[in-house]
Amino acid sequence: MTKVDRRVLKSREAIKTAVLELMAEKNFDDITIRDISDRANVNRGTIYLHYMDKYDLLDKLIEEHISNLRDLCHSASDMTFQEGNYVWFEYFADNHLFFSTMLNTKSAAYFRSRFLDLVVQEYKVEVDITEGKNQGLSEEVLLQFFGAAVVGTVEWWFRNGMPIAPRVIAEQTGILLDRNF
Amino acid sequence: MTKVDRRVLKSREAIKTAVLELMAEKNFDDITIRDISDRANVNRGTIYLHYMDKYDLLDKLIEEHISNLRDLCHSASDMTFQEGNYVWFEYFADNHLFFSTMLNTKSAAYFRSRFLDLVVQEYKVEVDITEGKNQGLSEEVLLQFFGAAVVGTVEWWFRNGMPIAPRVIAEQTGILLDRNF
DNA sequence: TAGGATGTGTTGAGTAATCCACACATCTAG
DNA sequence: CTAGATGTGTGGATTACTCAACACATCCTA
Repeated sequence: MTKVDRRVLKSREAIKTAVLELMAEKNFDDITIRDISDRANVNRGTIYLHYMDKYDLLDKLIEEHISNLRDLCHSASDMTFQEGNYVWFEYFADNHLFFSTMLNTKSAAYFRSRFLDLVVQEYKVEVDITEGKNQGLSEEVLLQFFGAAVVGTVEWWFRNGMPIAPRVIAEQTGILLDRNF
Repeated sequence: MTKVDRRVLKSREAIKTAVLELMAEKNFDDITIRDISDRANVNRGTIYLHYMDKYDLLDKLIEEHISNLRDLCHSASDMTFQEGNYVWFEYFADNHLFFSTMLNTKSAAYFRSRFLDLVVQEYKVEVDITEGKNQGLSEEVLLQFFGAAVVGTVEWWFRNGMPIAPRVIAEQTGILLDRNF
């Protein structure tokens, strides 16, 4: 991990936060590059030093979090769903601005599907339809079923302002998953 | 007013906020330049681009606010004490990090006297001992008396976490001043 | 008392960000 | 339709910041 100049970290952070704040206020398509640079208190040109355009910016933002979640998944591969979920929900809470924006605004349906893909993909390693309680079921159905369940639960959680502690919701969804996989 | 590069504004802002946060945590003498640069997320050398040392930094910080208060005073010279006080207490509230730090920490007695000087100096224009209710009184005593009163009230206000709205405390101290000057 | 750790203030080279300007696109109102 | 306003993406010159290194001071402790 080669060191990154603190100036680029600060610029990127300011830009990403700005875009999230703006997305909470209006539709993504209505956000201009100048809006973002103003909010981030950064020169307009600086945005182009890091991103092609605002769509590239949104992509990179989403991809970064998806990637982090995947890493968390793999570093927690030996845990139960309960324990693993706890790590995820902690991450959700730490980045609530991103997730609540992404799961609340209608324009961010793209993120929802990227997120669902990740969940299904990661659960695929865990599921076993050759024996046990899921013998005879379709793997695809099983994954889509519980993938949608988890994503929907996370959505609900953010839509309602994270009404219960990360640890608690992680535990409860973990119980449901451990019971079924 | 020549335009200042947005980078210097951001650096100065980060440095000033950092020093105030640190002063709320420990004695000024125990704060190192490295503490400040770490907290401000700025290179250590950057601090020396703007300030001679940490004492110069504190001086400039104080001087800036004293100067702003003086400007507010003069732009409100045609108001009653009530109205003028409101402008001041609004400024206090907007910069509560600075004032509550400066008036709470014991190491900042210097600011208190700079502040008192300003108040006395500005009230000097308003007071009239040649006629009216204050005829025969010593101007110096009068100024020190009500200067200390106002500074002490502001201190109390911050020490107790700004328990009443700026508008209200401004009004009440304004009544007391209008009644006496 | 010697030496390791930590802080200070300064230097120089390199780089990211700034600012301003440009050409061009889109949109809206008169 | 045209003119003005607003947004986009790019360019070049300049500047502020970064990073690593230095010599020196102070402090603590073994």
